[in-house]
Amino acid sequence: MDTNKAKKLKVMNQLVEGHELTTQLQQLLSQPGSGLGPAEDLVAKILGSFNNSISILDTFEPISSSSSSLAAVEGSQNASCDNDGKFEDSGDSRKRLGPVKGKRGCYKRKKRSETWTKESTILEDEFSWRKYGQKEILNAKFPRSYFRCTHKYTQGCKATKQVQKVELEPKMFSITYIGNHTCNTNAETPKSKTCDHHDEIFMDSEEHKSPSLTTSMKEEEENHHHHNGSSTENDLSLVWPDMIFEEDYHHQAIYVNGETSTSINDLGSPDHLVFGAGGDFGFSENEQYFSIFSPCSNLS
DNA sequence: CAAATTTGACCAGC
DNA sequence: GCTGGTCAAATTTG
Repeated sequence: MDTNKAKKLKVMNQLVEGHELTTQLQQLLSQPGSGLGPAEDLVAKILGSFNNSISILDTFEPISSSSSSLAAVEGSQNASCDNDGKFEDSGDSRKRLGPVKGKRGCYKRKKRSETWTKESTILEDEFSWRKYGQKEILNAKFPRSYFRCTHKYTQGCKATKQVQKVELEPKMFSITYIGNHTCNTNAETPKSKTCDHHDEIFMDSEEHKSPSLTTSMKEEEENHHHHNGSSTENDLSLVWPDMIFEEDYHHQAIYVNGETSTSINDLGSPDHLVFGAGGDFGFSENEQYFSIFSPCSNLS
């Protein structure tokens, strides 16, 4: 297996990028005329770069002897669905308070697909997704949102992704892609890039895909109820498209095919992170992502 | 009115 | 039993 080599390469790339970005930041800060916007942007990139490095290293050398079984779990793809999931009303069934009509029967929990995770401030990609769930994660401050390909039923595309804010860097999102797209997205996106980018790294800045936003870019109102006295969020929410598009896909490295992104959570210092205190997090996408921003209070 | 999102219930793995 | 992932009814949005 040459995955170790590949991971080394990724780490090297990340570190080199971090170095370059830091140099840029240094130059920016030395110039009195420049505002702090670009500098903050660079800081986000740098942090993302280092986070990615750490993530890669985390998979490169399993720290504890834990989880040697994670990769080998082939199969189990078809969970036992034998009983047709028909727990109709034959007394047993599960409690089903309320008017849940249809059988909710068995479903397959995908166990091992190709997964890769990136951290980015960009939530969009060239695919269209539909949100199908959101969960609060145990040690995470922010809920995780679950997306499936819009063409899941029309074209049988099984790709999903999970999006969660990075605790350490609230500008960033940890985006885990699960499975490859089998759908034909050419009809919707000018960019005819199929999803073959697993296990590769997007360090090439000429990649510059402008993610075709299927978003409606609606402005948020509820976003403002977090105001900590400063109204900088408004400014940034006006600015975010620029931020988004200027952020090319530099810092997107990724580790592949491991378990899901637990390592990122492990990095977290569980302190309170001030929400929008620095004026970050101003960009809010459409509302499928929007609810990610709100730190969740466990109300179970 | 169709498509997308929200949200709580359901389900499987550990 | 807990937790994360998925389903699907209800609701919202375009």
